[in-house]
Amino acid sequence: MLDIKLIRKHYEEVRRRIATRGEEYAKLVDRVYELDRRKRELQKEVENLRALLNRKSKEYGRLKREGKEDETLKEELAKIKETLKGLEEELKRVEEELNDLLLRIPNLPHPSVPIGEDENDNVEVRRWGEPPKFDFEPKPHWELGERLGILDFERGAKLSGSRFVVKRGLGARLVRALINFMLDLHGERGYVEIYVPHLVKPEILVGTGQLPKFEEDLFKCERDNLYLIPTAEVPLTNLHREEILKEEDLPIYYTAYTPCYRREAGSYGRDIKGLIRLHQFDKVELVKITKPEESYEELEKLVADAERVLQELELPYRVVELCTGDLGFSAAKTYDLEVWMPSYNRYREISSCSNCEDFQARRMKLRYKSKEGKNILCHTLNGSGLAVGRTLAAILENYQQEDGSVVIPKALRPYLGGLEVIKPQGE
RNA sequence: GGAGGGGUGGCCGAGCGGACGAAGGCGCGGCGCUGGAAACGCCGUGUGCCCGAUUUCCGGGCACCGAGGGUUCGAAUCCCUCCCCCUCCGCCA
Repeated sequence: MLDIKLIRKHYEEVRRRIATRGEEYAKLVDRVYELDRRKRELQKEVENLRALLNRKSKEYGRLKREGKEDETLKEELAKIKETLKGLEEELKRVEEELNDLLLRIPNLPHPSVPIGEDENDNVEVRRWGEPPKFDFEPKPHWELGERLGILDFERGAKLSGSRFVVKRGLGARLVRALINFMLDLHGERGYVEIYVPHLVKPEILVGTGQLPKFEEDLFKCERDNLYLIPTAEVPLTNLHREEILKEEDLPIYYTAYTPCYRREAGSYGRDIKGLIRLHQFDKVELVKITKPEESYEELEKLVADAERVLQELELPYRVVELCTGDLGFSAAKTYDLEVWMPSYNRYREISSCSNCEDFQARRMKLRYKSKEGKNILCHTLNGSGLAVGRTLAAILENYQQEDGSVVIPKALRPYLGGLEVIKPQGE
């Protein structure tokens, strides 16, 4: 959520910067600006009336205790109350609309974010590693996985429909190995491992920005009014919601493995094959809570921590800075990590690392007390470290050999009892 | 699912129609005491919003005692609905 005071004071600038994400958002800013003005007008009237009412009520009480009932005063009070009632109702309506709209305005992009419309305007920051050269036609990971008997898309669909997969044998073990490997790596870097609920209340999703705008993307358990988390970012970032942290506790580093559940509404036909886009996937997430002045430095470190996973696995990747049009709703600045995928002959997103500044913190009232005793909104950051399914896909494709076998990255072998190669079944 | 108990400030905990933004304690900050410290004494210490003069400091108002409604001139206190937590029983990985 944006600071309403910022919109009030720097309306033109906020409007201009929000418009870089899409003109439709600028219109929301306009409406909010107008509603805020109306709200304050009404609030002033209401509060003045209430002050009057409070004063007269006390007076009435005092008189009554002295045994003097004052009927004219009582009538006067009733009159004030009636006027007040109408004004209060209008104020409430205005406030509700204002709050709802405020929750639907995305974060202000950081001034350093490149202006652009979509992913084509993202800016490459650096590359690491060399895409492998094959002297044979490399296969896509879903073919490799099926031939190796470790991925079973057909039975995934049998159980749950499209965009679900079953992993078998070494496929299942590879997932477990990757999760443990990633958690261990981040643990070394000072991230505290957390295990979180996978079902959360609506307000938790409002806190991180998925609600109210992206209801359609979520799985919901209607009976219990709970949602399946689309990412561990949601419970992790909300852990300290409505708390006032101590300055010396910051920065906080958390990591968690969770499955992630997404309806993928509006992505019909995209990435229908393979592990790239599923309704349920596994991810190890990184979350930081920091002081405002440290958050951008922490973002760079967060990206480095995510990159380290790819480096240890020796997977070629590049770092991309998202442009304004491609930025997520809550993010002020985002770096994507894109891993090389031979079957696509291009880099594909495997991690997204964002600084949300105080956008989420304001929604969830996440603050810390400064040495001067002031309560200051924290900054929150999150990043994938990494998406497990996509990592598995990248390993299969980049480490494949002509015979269809796949070499296990060295860093992962200790997690698989020293296994060096996965071979097609029956060999 | 059944029965009971409870949600009050950073924390603990009292209050159960007006003098309550809320006793007391802990914690924290300042001062005193001390050679220094502990102990002790004194003072201060919630959050959000609005308005005003204003860099900051400040002053005024409104709201907040789980959430939302109601009763009342007046609600932390009474009534209703909902949410959450705890204990016991049942069921269960």
